[in-house]
Amino acid sequence: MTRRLLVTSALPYANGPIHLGHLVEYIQTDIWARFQRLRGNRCIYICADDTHGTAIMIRARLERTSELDIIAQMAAAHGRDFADFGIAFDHYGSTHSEHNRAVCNEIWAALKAEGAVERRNVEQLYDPQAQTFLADRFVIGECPKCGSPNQYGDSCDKCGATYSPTDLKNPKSTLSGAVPELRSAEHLFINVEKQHDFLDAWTQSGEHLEPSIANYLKGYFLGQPLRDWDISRPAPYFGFEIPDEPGQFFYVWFDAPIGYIGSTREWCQITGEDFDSWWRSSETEVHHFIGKDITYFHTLFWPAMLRAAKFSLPSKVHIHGFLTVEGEKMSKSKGTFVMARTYLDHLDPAYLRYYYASKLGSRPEDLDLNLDEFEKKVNSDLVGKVVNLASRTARFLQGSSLSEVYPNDGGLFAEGANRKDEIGAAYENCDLARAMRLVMALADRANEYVDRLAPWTIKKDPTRASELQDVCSVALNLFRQIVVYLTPVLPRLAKQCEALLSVPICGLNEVDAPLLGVKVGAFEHMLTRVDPKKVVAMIEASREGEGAVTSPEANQDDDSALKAEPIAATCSIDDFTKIDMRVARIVNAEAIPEAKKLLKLTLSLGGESRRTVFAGIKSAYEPAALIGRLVVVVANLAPRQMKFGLSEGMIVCASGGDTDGIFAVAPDTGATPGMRLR
RNA sequence: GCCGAAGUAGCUCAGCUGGUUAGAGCACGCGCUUCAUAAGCGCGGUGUCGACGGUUCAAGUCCGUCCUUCGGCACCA
Repeated sequence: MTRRLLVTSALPYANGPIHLGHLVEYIQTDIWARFQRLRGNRCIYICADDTHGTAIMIRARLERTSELDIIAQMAAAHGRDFADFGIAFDHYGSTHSEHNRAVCNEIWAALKAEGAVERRNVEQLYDPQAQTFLADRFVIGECPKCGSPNQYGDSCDKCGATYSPTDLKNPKSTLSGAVPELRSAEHLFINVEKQHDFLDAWTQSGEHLEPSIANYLKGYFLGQPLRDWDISRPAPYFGFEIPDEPGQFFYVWFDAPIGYIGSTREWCQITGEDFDSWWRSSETEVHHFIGKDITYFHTLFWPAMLRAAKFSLPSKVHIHGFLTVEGEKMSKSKGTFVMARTYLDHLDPAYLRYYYASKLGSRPEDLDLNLDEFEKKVNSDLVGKVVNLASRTARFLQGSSLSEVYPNDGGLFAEGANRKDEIGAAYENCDLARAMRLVMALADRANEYVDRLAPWTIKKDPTRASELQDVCSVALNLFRQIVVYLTPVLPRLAKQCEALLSVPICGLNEVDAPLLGVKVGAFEHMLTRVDPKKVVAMIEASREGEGAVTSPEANQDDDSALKAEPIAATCSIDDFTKIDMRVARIVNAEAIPEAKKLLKLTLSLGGESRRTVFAGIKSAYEPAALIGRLVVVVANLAPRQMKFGLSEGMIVCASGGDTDGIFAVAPDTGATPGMRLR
């Protein structure tokens, strides 16, 4: 029975290029979708760019261009990257499309019709100059508790107080520097609590989610009343205006998942497919692939929206973990934050497809890209085992053909065919690592066979020509059987195998019967070994800062930190002098065992002056390594009672953008404790 | 501290509903081979299966407690 499947990956945000972390998901999904097609199921793979929201607006403003220009550029870049990695979408749309708008409106209408929409006034700061409401991050001012200047609208960096942006003293817009006005704006909310019972049942049924995910939801969200979801943003906002709500726009997280449906609808229009049979039919399974960070959008809000509008609920939400490189979060300074394009400039995408496949299990665990293992695994599995099978036997039959009758191979081919269900089940369950292990075991056996029969010896005796043909026919059939199994992972290798034996690979069932009598073409290299030099070059090309400055280009720093956090509103010299920053020496540093992020520092400002400061830098520094170091402290910051004691100041650190890390600011050699920064 | 997951050979991991001497790949050592992209084949060792208790004729495999690591939350960024 053929199944109908609609498969999606999360929509990448149109604010940046695709990187290796994104690719875990797209490669995983692509392999799964290709497997389904190989197996004979009807499977479409739908995705789109996620284009709306404040970040795109801000970026357009910074670059003095339009949102449409930005999303058009990013769509093109994303498309090239995906295509070059062999990600075969059936359709790649955009959330900024009329199809998507139509579906948003439809779902909105359904939510309204069932009384799920509520409206409440939310007081929010408004920038009269930029004529926009300001998200928390775009307002700075003095902390209402401790008076620290230049604090964001949600919480105080210095004293840790949390508040609403309207509580800030002397607030300023980071967009224009203007003094924001408090304006009351109506926001629209979706009452998700009304669907609590439904969500309980859906998430806990055991059919759609991994048990650990179901557990997490149960313990974390479903154990209490679900809060209303604020899905509107007042104009100006880059997005869709809400029907009958002038000046109100759908929040980006409302229309983003709807992009799955909008993109499908667009595809239907292009292909003439019937939309309802994909999104409103019990005959079609919907499978979402997402990262664990967006779990609750896809397992709470999303099912609630779908149910209301009577769309199909996901059959399964497949959740994967994050990518680490060399055991750590990707880091720009270490060169492990690798863009898809940078990878492609140096290495073959087949390597990464196979490597990810060999590491991906069905559980939402993080996946580590270990570069040494990457090289070893690809070389030994793909080149040494798989491709080598063809490489070591094909030329003996070049220009000739495979045996007309399949020779006795001791049951090897039949054994390989028998693995079909097991390998298929591993693919189906997204246990790609298991599938790869099973296939490699077949390659091992095939190589043993070649070794045992030693065709190179047979070749020396002209009277044994048919024996030579038989042995190589077996080897090439075993090779092809393995390639069929690997087709979802390595589509190009499948094509090369087709070229060698001039017979297409049409389906998984090709593993059942060997090819007989077909011509054997000239063997051509199918995959080069991973060149470790190129791996190093890729890392070097991805590295930022710190590295040796050898060319003018090396001074060209990435601007992501600046984009993520625009420069704050202008302040006067008087504003600046209000902040008294001093050089201090860390005379003691200790980790607080119970705290995950905090270190307790004792600072000397010279003489007997000592301060205790709690700093959220545990993740970045070993206490022992800090002792003796000079740092900069905000010395006149109001003391703040924290969970673990009174903090009398704050260490100045740099952080930002999507580069992880916290970096304490240190004065140049010669500075001594007590000196003021000016 | 709370919630979740995991702790099995140097590394990455597999071990389903408990049952013979605990496995694979990579790495390492020795030997063989030389057809093949310095590829391949054979042989080899180590593991107190995180710790301690318990259930059982029998436990990596079930139960309890504890320890450690990693996520998430919190203290915070």
